[in-house]
Amino acid sequence: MQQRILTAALGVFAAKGGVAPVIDDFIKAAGVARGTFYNYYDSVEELLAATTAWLEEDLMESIQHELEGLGDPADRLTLGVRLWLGKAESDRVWCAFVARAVTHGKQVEETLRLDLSNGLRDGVFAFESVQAARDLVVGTLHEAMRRMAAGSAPPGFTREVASLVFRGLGIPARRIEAALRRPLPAFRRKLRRYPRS
Amino acid sequence: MQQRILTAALGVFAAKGGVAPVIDDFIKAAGVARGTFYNYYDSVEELLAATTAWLEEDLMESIQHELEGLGDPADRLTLGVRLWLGKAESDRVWCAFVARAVTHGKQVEETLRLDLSNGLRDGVFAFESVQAARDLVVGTLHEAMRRMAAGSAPPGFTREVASLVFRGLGIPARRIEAALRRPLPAFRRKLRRYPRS
Amino acid sequence: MQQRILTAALGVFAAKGGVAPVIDDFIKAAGVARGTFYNYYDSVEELLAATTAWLEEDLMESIQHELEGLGDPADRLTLGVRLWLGKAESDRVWCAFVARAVTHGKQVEETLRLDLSNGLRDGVFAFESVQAARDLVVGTLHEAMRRMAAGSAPPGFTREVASLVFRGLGIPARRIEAALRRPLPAFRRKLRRYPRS
Amino acid sequence: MQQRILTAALGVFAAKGGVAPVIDDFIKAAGVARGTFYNYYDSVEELLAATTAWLEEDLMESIQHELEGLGDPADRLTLGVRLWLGKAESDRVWCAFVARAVTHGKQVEETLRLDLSNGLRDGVFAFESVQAARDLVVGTLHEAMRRMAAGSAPPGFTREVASLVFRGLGIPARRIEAALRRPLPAFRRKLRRYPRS
DNA sequence: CATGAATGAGCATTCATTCAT
DNA sequence: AATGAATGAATGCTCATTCAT
Repeated sequence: MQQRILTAALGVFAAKGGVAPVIDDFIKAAGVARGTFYNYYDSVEELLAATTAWLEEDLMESIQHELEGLGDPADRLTLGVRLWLGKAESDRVWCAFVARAVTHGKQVEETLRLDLSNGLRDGVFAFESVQAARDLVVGTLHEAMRRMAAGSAPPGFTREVASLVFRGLGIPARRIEAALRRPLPAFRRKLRRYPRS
Repeated sequence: MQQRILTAALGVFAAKGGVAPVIDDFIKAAGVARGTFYNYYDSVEELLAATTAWLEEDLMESIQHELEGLGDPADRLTLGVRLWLGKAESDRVWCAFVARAVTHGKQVEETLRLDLSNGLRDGVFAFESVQAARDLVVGTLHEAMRRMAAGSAPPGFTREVASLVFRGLGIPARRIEAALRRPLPAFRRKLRRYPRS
Repeated sequence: MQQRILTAALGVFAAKGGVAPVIDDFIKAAGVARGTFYNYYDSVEELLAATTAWLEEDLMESIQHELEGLGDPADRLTLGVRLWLGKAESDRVWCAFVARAVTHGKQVEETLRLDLSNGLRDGVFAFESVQAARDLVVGTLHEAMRRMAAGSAPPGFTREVASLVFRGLGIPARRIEAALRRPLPAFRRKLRRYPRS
Repeated sequence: MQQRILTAALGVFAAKGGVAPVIDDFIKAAGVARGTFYNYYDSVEELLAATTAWLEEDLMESIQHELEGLGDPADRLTLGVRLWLGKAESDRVWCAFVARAVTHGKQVEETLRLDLSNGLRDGVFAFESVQAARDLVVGTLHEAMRRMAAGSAPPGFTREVASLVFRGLGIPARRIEAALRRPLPAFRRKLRRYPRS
């Protein structure tokens, strides 16, 4: 039942853009009774948090798995950004949902911050403020995802977005090209089911 | 009265982040009666549009004035971005308001698109997709403004943000340095009053 | 409008015995809209307090007026009790409402406590605990009013109730008889309108 | 299980004063499942009736046992009232519960009515209306119990309350003193378990 | 043109009740 | 017999909108 509600919620959150979704939207989409909703979540806000956590865990599990073994921060970050954009491209609902979210999960932020800091220390990046670099990555990807969710991204868009971001971070052109040439590991298409925790 | 409502609305929109503001917020902030609100705006949405238009006109008037006479797209864009960030730094309420807005005005988008296209044609920028470049600029600035509105921007933040964006667009390092060295024309501190149209 | 809601509330509170009245009861009885109710009272509890205060002020105004000039505590108390019972007898709705109320207003309690204390000091009453005496008066009258509201009071009931209470307080038989022989000043039949305060 | 629910119910009813208790309160207090409740009682009202009957049977069994053999109505009534007040004093939860109840059980009412009628016939009481006398007894005791449940009863309170009630009924002072001097038979402290009927 | 009381549809939340396990 | 998830009617409350003054 929790799974059912969450799956329905994902679609509702992704679809309802400007207008705030109401509980009726979720129970209709999930096909559950009014009271059943409250057996699991006390508010739309709480449901949003649960949905975000679910998606984040899902994606992070995939990305972390691929990054494992990569020690170089630039390798990690370029692959992570490409995987993220690949996910956005392959899963429209996921993309729409995340594009609407204003805040990102702690795992995402922490992984990103670490790679940026380490890369700066190792000299593979060139910037003065980790915060500014983070805003460049997150802001650009966010805006790109909004475009992708709206369906107005041209062919080769994700590759170009990644390229601009990497150059902004100060990665040398040669290295950017090398990174973009590497094949991107495939992602499962289906979302992992919500764990009963 | 219109001015009174708009000025109050600016503060309300800037303050109410996640929670959607209700008409009560505006009439209380403006100190007007319920019915008076409806004499001017029919909905919160309409008020938001009017407030956005007002702020945009205000800023654009300033920026356009400064850009006048500048023919080179890179000069125009670097100055425009710096002025925008300078405005955000100097006017916290304006910054918070614009950071919350999901869409930007047509004037902003059009000016930006033109400069990016022209610069690409002239070879002062280096990218393949104008859309990706636009997302880099808008996304990064948006994220940076959110940080500034939250009060967590370090010293020299705006300069660093501008620098990363310019590098991402492919502007040569020497030119970026030159652009950032130029003095930034001062902005009026006070908002222009709303025109009676 | 406030008057309209209060008047309707009085009837609803008096009628709904065991079952807790809901806001719908009041708006239907008053013939006002749902939102209108909330313009005046935020909850049933608040409405109950307002109704109680209204009725109490109304009765107390009448009783205080009659007691004015009477210095002897026994005279005051016997007249007050008789007036109270007279009111209950003449106004069925008032009686039903007050009989349901678990607590009495501060004015009532304070006036009663003072007269009991003074009478004890003057030797016109005979008991050891003012609290016990108060419970005798309040409890008996309350129970008597419940009977009157139910319509099962025999003729001469109020006179007999008063008589038993007075004897319980230790007033000499002769004095009780004298008190009960005195004519009871008439009460207005209609409730005073709610003051706009 | 029935016993478990009833015991929990007693506490819940005693605690929840103004606010109406809900089924959730009872199943939580009893530690039983939702459905289990419905195996025994169909509504809160029914549970209240069962709880009242249980307590009443319990007390009445004790009181009837003590009154057995007493033929004189005044002796019976004075002892009964003193036992009742003694029970209230010794069992706070019982006191709170009964003080909240608006109606009393039929056994109580019937026993009281009989003794009052018989005593009036025998000339040991002095009043004209049995109803008024009943209201004096029930009302005063009820109010006294509310005070005791609230914890604001002074030392010697129950004795004083009994004394005032007896005087109100017209029992001669000498006889009241004699009655109050008699030792009060002890009560079991624990409630009898609910019969499986 | 300003006011603010009145309105009622819409949404959130509770809670008694059922029923498959 | 005990369980507790699922149910949905009942109820509380908000808030956009109207309109007479």
